Amino acid sequence: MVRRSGRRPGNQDTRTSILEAARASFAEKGYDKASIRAIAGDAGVDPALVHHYFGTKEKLFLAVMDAPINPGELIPQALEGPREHAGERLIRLAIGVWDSPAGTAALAVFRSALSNEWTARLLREFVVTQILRRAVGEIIEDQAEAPMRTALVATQMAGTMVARYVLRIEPLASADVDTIAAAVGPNIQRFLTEPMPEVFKQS
Amino acid sequence: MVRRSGRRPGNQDTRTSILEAARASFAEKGYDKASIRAIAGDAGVDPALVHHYFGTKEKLFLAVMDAPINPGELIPQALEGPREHAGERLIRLAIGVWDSPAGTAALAVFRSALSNEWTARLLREFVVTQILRRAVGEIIEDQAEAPMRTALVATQMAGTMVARYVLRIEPLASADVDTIAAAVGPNIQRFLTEPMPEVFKQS
DNA sequence: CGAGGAATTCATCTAGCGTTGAATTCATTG
DNA sequence: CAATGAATTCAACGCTAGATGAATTCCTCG
Repeated sequence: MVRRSGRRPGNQDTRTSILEAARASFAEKGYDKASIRAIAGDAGVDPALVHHYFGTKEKLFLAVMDAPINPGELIPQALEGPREHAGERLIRLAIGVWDSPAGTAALAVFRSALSNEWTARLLREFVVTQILRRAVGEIIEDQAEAPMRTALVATQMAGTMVARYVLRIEPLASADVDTIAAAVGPNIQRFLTEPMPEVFKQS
Repeated sequence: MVRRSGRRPGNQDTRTSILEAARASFAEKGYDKASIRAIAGDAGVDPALVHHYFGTKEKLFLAVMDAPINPGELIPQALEGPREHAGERLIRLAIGVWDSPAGTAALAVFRSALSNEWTARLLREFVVTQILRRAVGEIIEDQAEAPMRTALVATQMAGTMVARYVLRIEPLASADVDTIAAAVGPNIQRFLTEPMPEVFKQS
């Protein structure tokens, strides 16, 4: 392999600092209201440099989302352990992700999904279908009920995230993981394993 | 009383047609993405006329929200009936409102609240504090637990709305009221009346 | 009829956005 | 040292937004 001459693409500092500024901005304002100009300002660079590195705003968003969302390692965590505590494990796992540094990315995609159609599809078809449906599918028994039970689990999970991280309703926003898990876990558990009306098997 | 001369302020048609176009637009796109220009276009008038009638975009939004949200008549509906079915009554009431013509306004404020800070405050402080807290306060027993129980009810309610009306997750989005009430009602009921961990009394 | 004033429109301002292409700096390599 | 080419900046284009104030239409009352 012939190394071409010229300045090496070194100094990745600015690239990652752009990524961090973008992640924070997307998380705080959502996809639409987060502006490349503001992101560049936070990172201390020219807006054109953002395009130089990431091309378009959409690609920048996808670059921000790229690393942290890794369903491959989340699903096993959700599944290991006794089936009757799967609900609590799911909500603990979700809050753990959202409270971690990677959580700002989750908040970003979530906030964006609520006002932007293509990110909404991203959330619906990727997170719900790929992650939740697979995890829930392993836990429940009657697969005919899988879609509805998955959707119901999604209501409680999404609602907890909205109330805690978007609307910041107290005292939920300041509560610790144990409290929320004890309160919400059993309800998710009911959606997973408790008997449900026969009508669920439709659709 | 002396009626001043000149053209009467009659012909409220255009004013209300602007309001209807605004309600539809806010519901579909949220506060930020709904543009006065598009609203004026839908109503078949000049954008400046919108300002003439409503002043600013913010006032237009508040004018849209003014009529339909009437907590005074909702809270009694939520309270009448046996206490052990309050959860199901709450979710039925909410879905009823959202599926009604007034629901577009609710969807508007909701969609807006998720990407706009001042509408988020509107939703949090008005809906949660004024409506939910008052309704829940009448149902539960230990008032020290009221804030946390209210917030928990809000998670399940908001989550159901997000999944059904914003993200449109199937089969929940197409399910009828009875199915959802049977599935979600008991979980809200647990948040209302079932014993909860001692930690709830903090904050 | 003829004025008064509301209803409505027109043209315009300012601000911010994403994006583009040319220009400039500068570390590395031959 | 000189050339290369990535890193970075500058200036600008085209677009959309909310808002404003003057101009115009036209109903209504005296």
